[in-house]
Parts: sequence; C-alpha cells; structure tokens
Amino acid sequence: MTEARFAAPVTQYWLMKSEPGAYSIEDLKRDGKTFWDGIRNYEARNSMQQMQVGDQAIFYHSSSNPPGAAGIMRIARRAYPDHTAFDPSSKYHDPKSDADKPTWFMVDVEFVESFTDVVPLSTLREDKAMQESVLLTRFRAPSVQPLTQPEFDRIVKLGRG
DNA sequence: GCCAACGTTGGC
DNA sequence: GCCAACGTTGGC
Repeated sequence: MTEARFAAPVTQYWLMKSEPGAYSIEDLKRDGKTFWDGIRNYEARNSMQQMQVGDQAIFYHSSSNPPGAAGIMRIARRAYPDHTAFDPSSKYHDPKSDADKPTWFMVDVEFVESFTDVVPLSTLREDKAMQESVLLTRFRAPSVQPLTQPEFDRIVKLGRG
C-alpha cells in the first residue's frame, strides 16, 4: 500500500516586472541566474512566498517601449530574506525591517528563454485569452503576480510567434 | 515628463 | 481605526 507522502508537484505560473533599463531579460540571459531583490509591496511579496522551485515566470519589461512580455524564467530558490532591506547604502533599504524578523523576501530566478520579440501589452490587451488576467483587470497590477496556466501558455505562444 | 490610481504612512 | 497626505508605479 503506497501512501501519498508527497504532494504531487504542481507548477505555478507568475509574471514578474522589471524595468529593462535596470535589469532586462538580456541581463538575465547573460547572468544565467539572479536574485529578485527590491520587492517592497506586500502583495508582491506574498506571491513570492508562495513560489516553489520549478515554477515558471514571465519576465515582463515595464516602463519600456513597448512594455510587454520579454521571456521566460524559472524559480530556482524559494523565498529568503532580502538582505538589501538591511543595507543602509542600498536604494532598497527599509529601516523598519528587522533582520530577526524580516519583512521583505526575494527568490532566485534562472533564465529559460527570451522571446524573439517582446509581446506588447497592447497585444495582450487585445487577446481574448488574457481578458481575465490580473495584468489587465487591475489598473496597476503588483510587480509580482500570479498567472493561470492558460494565460502563461498563451503568452508563451505569442512570444514564440 | 505627465498624471491617474493606488498602496502606505502617520496624526488624531 | 479613520482618512488625508504623500510617494510610487508605470502607461502614455
């Protein structure tokens, strides 16, 4: 009699925003892997705390021309304290964050693929499969947000042309 | 660079 | 715990 001792692995899907002028999909391709620091929004943080190794995420370029989905990455390490919150010289320093009881967390992500062309936000807006997505239904969705598998698959399909 | 929307802060 | 002021986000 086998017992289900481990939950079946379920891949979750996410969308994570970065300004390409600060850090782009090309930077991640070069680095291979990086830590996703500087998240200072509770909703985004809560999403990061739900991430599991192996989850897939869309790398979204914000404040760029055009804004949109730039590629795919994979979660490589679960949430751990964001050390930049404790660093007074960091632009992400948060004097209210306590190292013994951290407020802010980050995950590690690794490069999977970059899309040949960014899938523009305007294209996503017109896409029937994306109408319910957090990205479009909220005026300004948090910089880390969940996607459903169909939404993720649709973005990937558009990205691969 | 503008500005709308919204999250966060802090006085009360 | 209300809510006004403030700061930030991010598309345009």
